[in-house]
Amino acid sequence: MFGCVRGRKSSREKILDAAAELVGEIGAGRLTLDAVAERAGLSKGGLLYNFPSKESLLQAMIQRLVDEVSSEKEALRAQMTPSRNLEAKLCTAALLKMCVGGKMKEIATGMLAASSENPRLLEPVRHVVKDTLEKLQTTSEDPDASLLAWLAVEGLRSMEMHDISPFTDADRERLIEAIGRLLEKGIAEQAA
Amino acid sequence: MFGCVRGRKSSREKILDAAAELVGEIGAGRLTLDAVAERAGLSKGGLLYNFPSKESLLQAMIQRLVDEVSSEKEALRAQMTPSRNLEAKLCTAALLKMCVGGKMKEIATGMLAASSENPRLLEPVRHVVKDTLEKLQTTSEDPDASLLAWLAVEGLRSMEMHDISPFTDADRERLIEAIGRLLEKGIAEQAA
DNA sequence: GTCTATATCAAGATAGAC
DNA sequence: GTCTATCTTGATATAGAC
Repeated sequence: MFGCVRGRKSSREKILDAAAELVGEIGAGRLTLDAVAERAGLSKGGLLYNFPSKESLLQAMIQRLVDEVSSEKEALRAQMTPSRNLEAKLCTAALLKMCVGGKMKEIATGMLAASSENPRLLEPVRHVVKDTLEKLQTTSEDPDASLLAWLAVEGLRSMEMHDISPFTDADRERLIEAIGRLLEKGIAEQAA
Repeated sequence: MFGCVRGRKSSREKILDAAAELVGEIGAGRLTLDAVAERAGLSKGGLLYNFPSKESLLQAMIQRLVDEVSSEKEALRAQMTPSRNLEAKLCTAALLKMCVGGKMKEIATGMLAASSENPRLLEPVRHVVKDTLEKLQTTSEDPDASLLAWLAVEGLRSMEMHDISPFTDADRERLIEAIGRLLEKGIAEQAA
């Protein structure tokens, strides 16, 4: 948003990157300020200048996660022509784009770190999820299909986040195609 | 399985129950042996007699989670008549039964605790997930619908587990119905 | 804005009594 | 099989120099 000028990352961003990486590598519960500081290339004192407590760091990780998904969604909205179940297409496409790129594991792990330390830190996520559900239910031409599509992508995201996803790239492509069909065509009325 | 005679719970079971409850209440990262011991009604020494390390406790939590879902699935299989996309129906029904009863949050949190402490402890879950995907892909009449249904339930489970689920009981009932239709009828061929 | 040094505390694990 | 007491480590956070 701001510090993105020519690859020069601010300390804050370097710290957030380091923390996200570490959660994926060593587990949410082992995320220590020492490890984050070392990975980010500064001292613990320097880290604590940027984030006065571990909780504030976790809070920032969650906020960044929420913001990145949201801005990905809005970027897609700008490109997208009005279409059936638009909101569900935006949600699923935004999340899938990050899942397939492999970026999701790195970003979503902020949820694990925050949840591990203090479940209340997930409040911003809870809020987004609630809003998403309401939007899907009120604006979709086919709310059931939209809900299924969104939940399926959340299922995938959850597996990627915990690093238990058995899906190959081909599986993912096929899944994306199936979700597209579901949102475009809906659930069949006639028996198969 | 064994100690289930007339409500007389073994220490092991009381400890596992206590740990599962605590993760939901205070967060995976705050799960301490002291807290578990107190909740289970014994001393830390007594706890460490039953589980010689914290890791062995977490391992047992994961194994219990895997076993409970698996035996729920097999119980359903015994009742079910052969039908379209059977394996997907069993998976989704087993998981949904636990989600709707509210038991899921209590049980699945073992995943959070294990993942938090040591992501490798999720290996049994990884194995089950891989097996499930293979079974769905090879035995389903409609693999795409089966995969979508399974992932959707996993998405719901994930939200329940992190306590960020915005769904009402009515929402869940409707979702169950939609999943049933998807597995029975498939994705539509014609446009809506 | 970043560093070092240190205070403080919580948590896992051990030893041995009962 | 369960208890109490204790050891030891590792992690957050503070204080103050540069």
